[in-house]
Amino acid sequence: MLFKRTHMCGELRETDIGKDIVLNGWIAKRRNLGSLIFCDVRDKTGITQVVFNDKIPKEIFDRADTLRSEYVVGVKGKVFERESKNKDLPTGDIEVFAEDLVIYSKSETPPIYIKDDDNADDNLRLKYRYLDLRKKKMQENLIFRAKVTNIARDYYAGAGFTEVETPMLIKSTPEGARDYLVPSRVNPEHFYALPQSPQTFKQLLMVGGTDRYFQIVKCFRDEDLRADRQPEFTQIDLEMSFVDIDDVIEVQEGFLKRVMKETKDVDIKTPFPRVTFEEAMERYGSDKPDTRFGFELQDITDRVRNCEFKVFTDAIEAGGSVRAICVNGGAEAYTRKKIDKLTESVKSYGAKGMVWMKVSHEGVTSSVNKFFTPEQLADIASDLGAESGDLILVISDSNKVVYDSLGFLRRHIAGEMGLLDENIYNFLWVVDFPLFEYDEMEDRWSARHHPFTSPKDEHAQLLKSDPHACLANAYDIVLNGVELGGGSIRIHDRGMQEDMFKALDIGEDEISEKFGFLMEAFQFGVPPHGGLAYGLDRLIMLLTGEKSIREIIAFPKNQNAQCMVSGAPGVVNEMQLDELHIQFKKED
RNA sequence: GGUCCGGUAGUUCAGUUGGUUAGAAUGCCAGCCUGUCACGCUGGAGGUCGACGGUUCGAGCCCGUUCCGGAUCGCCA
Repeated sequence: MLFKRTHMCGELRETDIGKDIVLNGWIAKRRNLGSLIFCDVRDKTGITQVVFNDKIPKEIFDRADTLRSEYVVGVKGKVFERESKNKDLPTGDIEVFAEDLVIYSKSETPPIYIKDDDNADDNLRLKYRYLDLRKKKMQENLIFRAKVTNIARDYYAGAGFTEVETPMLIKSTPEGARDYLVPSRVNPEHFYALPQSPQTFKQLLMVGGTDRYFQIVKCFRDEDLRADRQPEFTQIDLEMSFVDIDDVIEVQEGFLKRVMKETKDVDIKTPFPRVTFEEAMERYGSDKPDTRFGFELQDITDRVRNCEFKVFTDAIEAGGSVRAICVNGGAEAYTRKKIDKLTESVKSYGAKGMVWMKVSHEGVTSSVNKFFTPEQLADIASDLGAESGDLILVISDSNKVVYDSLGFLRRHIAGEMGLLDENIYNFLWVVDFPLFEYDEMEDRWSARHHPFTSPKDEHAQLLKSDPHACLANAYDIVLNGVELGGGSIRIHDRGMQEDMFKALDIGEDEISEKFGFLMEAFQFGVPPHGGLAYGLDRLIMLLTGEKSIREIIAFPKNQNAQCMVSGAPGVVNEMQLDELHIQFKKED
């Protein structure tokens, strides 16, 4: 028997007093006072207090007496004003006196508490995700996410974009992240890959005259997980024809402005600042700078070039640099013990050590006092603009290690000092990325963005002569130190695309095998085009203030890429494997 | 693959120098209770201390191995 509901549990207000209503929902809490029972009935909109007393038939009261947490019920009753109101509850002015009760289904005692501040073990939450999702915050997160995707659809459709679905079973490509592979039954020993992104297909849509495409699309990367990385994740993916960088950026700024206004009621200023990659690295030690606070990197290589401290001079001679950040007011907060901890933490970025200096009215004390005269230390402090009470941290190594270490330190320390204001939204664009980067593991050059990214116009000639010096027509959108998305103006010339593959040392056979379809399409009239993809999960994570994207994905994977609800991945039977022509090597 | 943190009641945790029967809160069960909203009161049940091995008269605690979870580096065009 279904009691057809008339209201949601979070809806009833003083204006509903006197109405006969029906609620459906879960028992969030029961308070049994003997011949008076209070139950909080919950659905995704909130909770309403329902009262059972001895004025209703005994049979119904007795049924109410059996109610336990998470039973699913229907309640018929009348809305009354409360004698003593509950100010903590939106429905706190009223309560429902029950007249009839149906128990749709009972529940075992739940293994996790259904309340926002329950800090249950992550694995338990993921295993019983359907219980976890009953939490107010989780429902709000899902609703928030849907709101953003609705805005995206509305905004991009309004801007002339056509939503097009691209295939999920595609060809594995050699560049980039590891692919998830899917064996083909009808084509023995052949595999599909799940898309890391719809990159090539959206470019074909441009060749196909779609002009402006967008899609909210699942993407797959078989790499290790992080708090902000899942093996399957969602992109807002888009591509535009006949555009330059400014055109693409302008459309995105309009979108983000609207998202911030409609979801957070925050007015953000456009256009966003643009920072070159080089400047981002030199000032912030990161290609996704957080500009909510200072502590910018400063180069002191020249100041210490001829000093007595061999660690510095060795690094400089090896082609590296010596750089520092000045932590304003950090001298007191950072004790020797805390500094040791910082030193330890930069070692994971390859730094072999860290030099510190504390500035006071008496002068500069440091971990390298015996290598520098007090005057030399004072000069360094003065170069850095340090004042009494400041802490200076210095790293000397290859530029990469110096940037990574100091980039980490400035954001880590800002976090410890409480300088990461969640109410500030600093959007910015990072532009002028190098087109290539050197992969030391594989000892070869690879595309920093992807091999379809075009070089800046003024570097187009370099692609043949000195490709690795090229800067790219690429751009990343960054919010508070998090990369929300990135894109580029693509190559639309077949010859240039061939040069690109050549620079990446991809042979002609491989080009035609892996990218033949794209190269062929490039023979038939390609519009200049470019686009961008947002990491939707990260965007939602930032706007909801969550620490992990698992909090804003309904059914996320754990750190071992397992679905704790269903148990995926699982073993399959031999018949399935036979059909797919897969044999496992027997280990002896 | 590396580093770090964690694993004790359904849940969240405490557990001293290695020493009697492993505790608290909450949840759960039963009884009482007509204005609760973290209801209250009384009573009760609930433990392979992740697993295995070792040291010891004696291990939740020490050692080794291993499993599991999380954070992170590598990796993530």
